[in-house]
Amino acid sequence: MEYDFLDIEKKWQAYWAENKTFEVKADPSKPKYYVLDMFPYPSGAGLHVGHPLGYIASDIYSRYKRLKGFNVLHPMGYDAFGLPAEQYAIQTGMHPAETTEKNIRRYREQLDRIGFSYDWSREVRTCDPAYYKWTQWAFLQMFGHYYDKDTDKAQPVSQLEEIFAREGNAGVNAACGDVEIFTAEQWNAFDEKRRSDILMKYRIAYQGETAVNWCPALGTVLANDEVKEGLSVRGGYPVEQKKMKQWQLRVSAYADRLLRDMEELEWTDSLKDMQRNWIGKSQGAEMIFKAVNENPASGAPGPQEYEMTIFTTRADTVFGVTFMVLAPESEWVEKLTTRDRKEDVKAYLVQAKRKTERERMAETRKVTGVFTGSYAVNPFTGDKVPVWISEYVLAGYGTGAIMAVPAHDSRDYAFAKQFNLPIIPLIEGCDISRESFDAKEGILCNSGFLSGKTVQEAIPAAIDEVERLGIGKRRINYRLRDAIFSRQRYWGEPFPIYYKDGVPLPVPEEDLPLRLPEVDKFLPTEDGEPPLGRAANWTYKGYPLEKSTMPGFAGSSAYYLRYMDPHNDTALVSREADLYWKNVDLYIGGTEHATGHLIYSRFWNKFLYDLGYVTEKEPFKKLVNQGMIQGRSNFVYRIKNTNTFVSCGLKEGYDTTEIHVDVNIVYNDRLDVEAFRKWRPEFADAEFILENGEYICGYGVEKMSKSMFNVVNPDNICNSYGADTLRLYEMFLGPLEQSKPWDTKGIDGVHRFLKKFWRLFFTGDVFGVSEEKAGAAELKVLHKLIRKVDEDVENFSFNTSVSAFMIAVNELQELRCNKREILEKMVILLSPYAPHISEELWSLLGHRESVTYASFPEYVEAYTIENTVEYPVSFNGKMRFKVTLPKDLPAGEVEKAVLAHESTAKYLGGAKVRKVIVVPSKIINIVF
RNA sequence: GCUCAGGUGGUGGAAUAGGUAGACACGCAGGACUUAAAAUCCUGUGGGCAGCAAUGUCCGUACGGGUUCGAUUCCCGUCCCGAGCACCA
Repeated sequence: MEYDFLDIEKKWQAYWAENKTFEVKADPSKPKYYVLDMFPYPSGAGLHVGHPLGYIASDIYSRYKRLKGFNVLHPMGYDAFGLPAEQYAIQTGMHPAETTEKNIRRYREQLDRIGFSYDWSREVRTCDPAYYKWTQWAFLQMFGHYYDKDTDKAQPVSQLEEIFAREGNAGVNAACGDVEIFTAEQWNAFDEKRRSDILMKYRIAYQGETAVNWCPALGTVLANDEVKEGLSVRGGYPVEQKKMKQWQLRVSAYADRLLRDMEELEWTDSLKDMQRNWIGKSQGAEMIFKAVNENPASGAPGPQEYEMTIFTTRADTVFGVTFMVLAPESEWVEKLTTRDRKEDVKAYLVQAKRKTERERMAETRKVTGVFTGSYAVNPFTGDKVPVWISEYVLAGYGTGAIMAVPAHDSRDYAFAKQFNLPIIPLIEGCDISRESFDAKEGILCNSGFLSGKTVQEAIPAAIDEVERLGIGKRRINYRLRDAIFSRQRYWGEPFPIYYKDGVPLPVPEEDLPLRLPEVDKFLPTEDGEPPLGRAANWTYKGYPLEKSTMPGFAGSSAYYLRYMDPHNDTALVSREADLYWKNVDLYIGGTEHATGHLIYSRFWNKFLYDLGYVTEKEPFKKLVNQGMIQGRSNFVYRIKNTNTFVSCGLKEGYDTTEIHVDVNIVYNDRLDVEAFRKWRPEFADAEFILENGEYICGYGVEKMSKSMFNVVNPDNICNSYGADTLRLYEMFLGPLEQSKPWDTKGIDGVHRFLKKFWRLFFTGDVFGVSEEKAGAAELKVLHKLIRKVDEDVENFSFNTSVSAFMIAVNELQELRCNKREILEKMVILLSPYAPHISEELWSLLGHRESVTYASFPEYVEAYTIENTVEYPVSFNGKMRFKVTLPKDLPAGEVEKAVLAHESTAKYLGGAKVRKVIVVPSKIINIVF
């Protein structure tokens, strides 16, 4: 009987759906295991062969865990809010909900063909009101809480109000914006608007004015991780800096916990590094410099004295400060500009502001700046140093002002050289004639009381002195900024916030979800308001509602919790479900979320943890990043100004243009010339210069995309080879974590393997296995395989275990093995990888239940532990082979056993042994 | 510039608490079956040299050093590719 994969796969997919084979319930009698894929954004293009890579790996792991007796939660859903659907809506007028629905249906069809073991009864969609109710709910919780640094957790704002009313805010140690100190009496006298403004600076979800990434083409602000190289990640439009009032999440309050708790996670070092980098903890000191403006441009009477605060990690270098620098956006700019410098400063600010983020980057390291006219005083030396303004100082980090030490900071050095400012070396023997000496090492000189100390000693000593003088204190700064949470877009979660006399108020929980309203167009309104400004009656109890919507990461931040209890309409996740499923044991997805989703999700989880809604500190215990599958593009070479194409091997000597050709009309780099002529009208009368009667295409590795004509659709693979072959081949392609090009031509190998495996169960056309006991050779094949596959799956080394299956089947074929004892176990072992063929064979073997829950452990245990040690054996100093001996052999016995071993005897071939040496590192050297 | 990961046949890739490099697969070449094709099966396949041949022998894991009886694996330096961050004081 032929291996009819189309029939078999259809049959078993229907069987799984009918029997709800993969639906799970919390079951305290079994250990739980939660395997999660990063849910996809359902784009209009559908899935290509690269998308399912991670899903296949997680599916194999899920099925494998089921065999081992775990209760496996393996859900799937859609990250369905987002820009592409909305952009499409703007162009076509089609409602994003409609296109999204259509795309989801297409995704589901494609996913179903690959035979995944998802529990679809738990599907979530972020754009479903029943789902986003809980996104809005979480936002309201954040709105209703502040971060208390003393208890190091989120606390209710109501508690803060009580403290303010009782004792003012002087004793409150919270993560907050700039607030003035007030007493209880003052607080009690403030009006409602004033109180609201103050509380806003404490809330974890707060509204605040900051410089944001504004993307004019998309008409919205973007978070830092949504911008790459000054362009929007979605669409690639230019982004500029703009000051705007926006909703933000106080992620920075959690910076230290996000850093600390990473230690216990089983994530790759490189991913942890990326997060560490993004959080960017740096220890240093905040220090006050007195600055005097003799003749203020504002017209105020001079001299005006100010105290300027800066942040530095190099307090040891204060003796080398020769100037100060302010960010162009700094509040000190206005205060310190003198009358005679006014025009120059103004001109500089204007041109700095006009530049987009991209332009600023294009001019990397081009030094610009302007002098304010004022001077500051070096607190250690008493010297007067000029205060400058420059773009290289960022408003958003530290205090937006720095002390410049040109001798030991390369940016300050470049600036000093440009504007001829003095440079004072502070490290003994350092050469600063060409560049600064940035390393934190060496012995200090020219540094008063710090001279003679090493840098490592001097840093704390200098800070101690600063603290003693009362001009500063130790401080830790983070690079991690609060997340901008508003988007001026339509297709996202509406904020459950309305405004009463300008005071933002929460829509009460019982009125959630606050549904996205209908609008006539998806563009901003004529007066520049977000699209929700077009909605008729976008009000709550007569008061206007917030018009921006939440960003993409809002809906994806807690979806893993919702899968645990997806139909609960009284809680995001019930206590029982949370206690049973806890958190994600294995999370598989791409690295592109390292600094976005994976930070936000961890933050979101920690916040809910503080409030007692979840019991785990971290959402994702183990994380594996699958690599990208790239496209393998094919090229043809057209001789310039002709319609003649020359085969790749002969193209030297011709002046040719390289043209992408659809990979679907190329087989093993050979062009189907007839199909090519039909492909495009302009190629209808194409001529070819062939080599050996064939047209050979060139190839290259690129991103898989429509425009490169290198997209391979998994549906086509399923049609011609079957889902089991696709699954095996995707794993066989290479290590999971590695990026690699897709090349369909290798697929025959794994397909052949499945056919061989199938044939082991048949004699001619008749299915039949032998009930005879297996021999030693057959058992050895099986045991080797069990051990290898067990090891490989646990290490996510799926590619080598596919090889192991191939070797085993080749060996069994050679042994003409058709014993049930062997083959039945092979079926179980293979079922996570190739579930359809395994189900079919399992049922042919007479089983009535699905192979999904067959018992695997009893087969494994016996063979995974081996009580042996390998001894490398060398002859006359040259390593030859290893012999395997029992573990607990006494030292003297080892030599005897080695000499008695069949491999040794064979190698020596009767030669007389003169000496056997056992070297301490377990080498056995035989001299003859 | 900083951080991380990597460089092995024609191709994808095996093998690292240091131990016979190139498993497995693709491709290619030859053969069997077939009127023919598909499918299937068998043989060969890193390079050089010697040999009719079995085989022998030398060179080979980006490059140059080092440690070691022994290095693809460990250490130092150089080159190259990839990813992330990018004036973070």
